[in-house]
Amino acid sequence: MSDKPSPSARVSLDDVALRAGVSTATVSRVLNGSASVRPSRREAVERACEELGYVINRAARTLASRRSMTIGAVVPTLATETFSRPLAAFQQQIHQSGYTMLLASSDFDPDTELKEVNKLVEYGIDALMLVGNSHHPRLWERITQQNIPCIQTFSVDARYPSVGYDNELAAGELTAHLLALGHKVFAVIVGTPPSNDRVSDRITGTRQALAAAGLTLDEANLINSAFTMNEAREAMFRLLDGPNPPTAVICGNDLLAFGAMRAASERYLRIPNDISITGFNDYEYAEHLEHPLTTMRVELDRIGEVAADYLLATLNGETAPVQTLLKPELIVRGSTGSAPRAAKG
Amino acid sequence: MSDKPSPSARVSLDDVALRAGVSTATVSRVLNGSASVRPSRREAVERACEELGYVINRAARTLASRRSMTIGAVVPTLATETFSRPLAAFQQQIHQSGYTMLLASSDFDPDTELKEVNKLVEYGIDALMLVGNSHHPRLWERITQQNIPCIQTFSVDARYPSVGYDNELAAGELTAHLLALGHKVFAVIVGTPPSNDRVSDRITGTRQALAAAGLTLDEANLINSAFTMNEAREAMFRLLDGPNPPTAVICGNDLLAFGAMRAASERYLRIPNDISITGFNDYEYAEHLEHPLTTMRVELDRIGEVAADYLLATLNGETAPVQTLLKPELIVRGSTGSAPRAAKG
DNA sequence: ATGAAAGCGCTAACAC
DNA sequence: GTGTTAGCGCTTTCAT
Repeated sequence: MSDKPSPSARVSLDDVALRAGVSTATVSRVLNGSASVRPSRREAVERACEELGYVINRAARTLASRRSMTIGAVVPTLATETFSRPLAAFQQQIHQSGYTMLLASSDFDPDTELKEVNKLVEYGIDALMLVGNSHHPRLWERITQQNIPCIQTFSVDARYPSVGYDNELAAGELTAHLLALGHKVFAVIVGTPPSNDRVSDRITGTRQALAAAGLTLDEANLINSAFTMNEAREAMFRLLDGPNPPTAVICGNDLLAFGAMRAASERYLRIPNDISITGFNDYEYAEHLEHPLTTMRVELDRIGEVAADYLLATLNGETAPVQTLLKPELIVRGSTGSAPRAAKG
Repeated sequence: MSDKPSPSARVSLDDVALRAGVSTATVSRVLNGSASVRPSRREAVERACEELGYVINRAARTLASRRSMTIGAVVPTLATETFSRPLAAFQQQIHQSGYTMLLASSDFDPDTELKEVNKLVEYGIDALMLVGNSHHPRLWERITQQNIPCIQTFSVDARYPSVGYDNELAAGELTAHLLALGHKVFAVIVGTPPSNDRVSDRITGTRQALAAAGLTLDEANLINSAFTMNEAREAMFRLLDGPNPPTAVICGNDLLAFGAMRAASERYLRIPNDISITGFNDYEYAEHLEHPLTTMRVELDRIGEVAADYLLATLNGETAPVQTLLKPELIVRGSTGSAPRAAKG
């Protein structure tokens, strides 16, 4: 009754076994809910655990069982809704199956990503979630060698399990929308390094659509280092002051679009009369902005869910769809309109 | 030269030792950079690791060394900037010291939080970050019993290490600002359950400021279940249609404030002429909203940094400030103004 | 500076 | 149904 767990000696499974008057194997069985254990003994074990304040040692369990019950996830950064939202969904899902998440971020750098993945592998992750399909050449090598179920998110990739959408196509659709409105001078504001396959696919998509219309994207009108809203805003100022001011601006996400719109407004440009601006993702606030944003709606949560489901199924030896192609939806709102007729003054 | 790591047998430290012609102890020393090992042997070990494609088994290391090199973090949810941003900073910081983050979320539920913490303890986390100061009664018991360095964030708490700000004070300041503008009828829109100490402290702060001015917060004007922008928007509609329509609305964060403003605008209420609205956190977009938001600026990243620094220092046996009180700053913008003179029509 | 060997705390055969 | 026992792969005295 009065024996509080002593703060010094960490109680182990042996202690529990001793106290319950059973073998360690029986304790282990009770802990794992496996095999049938006589109810009286089961209770004795449970009581002993309770009284001793027993905490299982997962490192030992992992070592002995060769399963860690952890799943790794590596995202470029946590500091944007784009990744934190699917991650939240992912985590919730794996949790329901008893897994814990080991999280790392790559900061958009393939070398860092590889290092982080290696570390996660050292920790014995049972499965892994990645973002994008462009990684360090040795990354997949390591994963397959270790035989770890893994899924890529945000981009589709015929070579590996993946859930995402066709970025090229999505950008093409967005561009076509703008083209149909008569725009001729485009600009792109995105926020990530060249290693980012999603961004480069989108740029490709835009370029192709443009080319099909006999247009090109002026190199000076491609800004690829805007991460925050304010950076997008400043990028927009530069575009407006540049050699070839656009009438249509395609932004990497809704936050960047918001920044771009602000800059336009501050220059007394009317949206969409003077300039059209598009976003990506359809964040919750997109429709509520001063100029409701035309954007591509992406099921961010769904990405995390599907990724988790795939991994969980694979871990259970079940089969799951290896490729899931999500279809973003073009949402046309007030931030885009017909290209201005007059030549710029 | 040609012996690719065989995909079957996982190579262990013994294999490396064998190949390098040294003992396992020496390999371990090289791996840990500890003790002095003769350069020639060190090289031999490194080469063997490389050739064999050796990956250390952290479960084994953790078991033997009693340190996991992981740090746990439990946040209410990942799906909001409020927590994902400090978490990003936290993670980056602990990473630089070689730690990996084990992440769990409580979904604002103390029971869930306790369960998650227990699980993290099972995994052998070396330290722990928590949000808030109101937990399951047995939570701190477990942590102290296991002797795990731990810090609470967002709220300050004299009993335990913590980094945060005085929510009561902050809310009081915000309320005072509104009071000074002549407002008499207040409303509060927040998004979390009663177990959330930050929210309840803020409500208390507002109530006290109100009381000091001889006013009270109408129960009908306290909405505490708005999480998303749209929920805040709907909450606002209800307030406006309620028995006691407010002229001043205090929101739990900038996103909720955004939603509230939208609802007001949709009802053709002028901001701030007819109604004043405040946020919290000063998200990047707050100043760029159609009605620039009056809010409290909180150093979200700083919270994560300080928490990490404290834990890291403690882990190193150094001393670090146990209490860090951050001071939010009132940022007055266009979303607040003098209370309307006329009685409502 | 290096090796031998004893664990760390658990699981999983295998016997009974 | 239950106990015995041999590891899992590493770190860490303790000798040398």
